[in-house]
Amino acid sequence: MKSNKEKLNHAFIEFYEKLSAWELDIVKDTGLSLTLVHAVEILGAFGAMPMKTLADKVGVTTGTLTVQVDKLVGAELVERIPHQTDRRSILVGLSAKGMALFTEHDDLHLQLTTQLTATFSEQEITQLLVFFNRMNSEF
Amino acid sequence: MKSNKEKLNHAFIEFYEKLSAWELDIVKDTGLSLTLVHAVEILGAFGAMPMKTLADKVGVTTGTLTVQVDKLVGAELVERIPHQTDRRSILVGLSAKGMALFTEHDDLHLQLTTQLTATFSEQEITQLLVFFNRMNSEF
DNA sequence: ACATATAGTTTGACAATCAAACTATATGCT
DNA sequence: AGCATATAGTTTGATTGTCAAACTATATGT
Repeated sequence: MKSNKEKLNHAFIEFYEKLSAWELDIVKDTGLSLTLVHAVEILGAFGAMPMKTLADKVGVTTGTLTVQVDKLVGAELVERIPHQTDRRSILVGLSAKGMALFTEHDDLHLQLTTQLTATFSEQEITQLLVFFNRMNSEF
Repeated sequence: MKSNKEKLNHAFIEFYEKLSAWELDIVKDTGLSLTLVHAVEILGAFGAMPMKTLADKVGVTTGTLTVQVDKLVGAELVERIPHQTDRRSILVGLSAKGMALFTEHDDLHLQLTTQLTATFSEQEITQLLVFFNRMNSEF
């Protein structure tokens, strides 16, 4: 007999798998690659950050990211901003156009969230939010 | 002021981003590509399935998957099993070795789940499991 | 039985990725 | 201060992943 923690583990994995598949579908419609949309999503969620930090979050080397950010700059979705104190470093941040794309994407996420929690009461949503915040802080 | 549902939406995204980054780290250690580990994970979670179904879940075309499954077969992680009634179709399933890799990977997931829910009581884990099952069924 | 649809493979072109070499700047040590 | 070492980002060359389209084989519908 599986423990509830094991069941929860598999529920996490199922949730993650389904979210990944959903994200892939969405990304296909944009015409951009998964990496590019992922970068926009991260920059929208966390704000401007150095190349190295973004590369770690996206999961590629800085060499790869340089090429990808070149494309995003070409598409006018992000901007390279010189770091104020460290002249080696460059901050990558969303442009107005990039922010618009992020907002649009974020809205799709909200629609999904609405769908997933359609049967949840206000109180249950609040409870779930507390749970998620606790888990996210343990990562 | 953001509603709790909007906050929950961003908590989902944060959770997803962190899980993705964790998965990338794990995958790097295996020497296999993300797609390959992803395929093993899906086959372990859902059991053997046709190429087309697996391709959709992984998020690649069947052409790409053919090449990747060739590699997995070469590494003796999966097997191609003829479909019993449809002779066009081929089921892809984990071999004993592939199942062992999946179990190992699944155990790492369980360790992460344990970490994330370290501060949760038994009752809270049960409650969270109920929430996740409800969400997963709404996908 | 014939047209059409579907499952999977193969092929050729293209895009993404990495490791390593390189430039520029920062940091630490003596 | 000066020199060695570390770090941030870019560039390059080779490799791998990916797709679209053509192809084979089998199934389905009329």
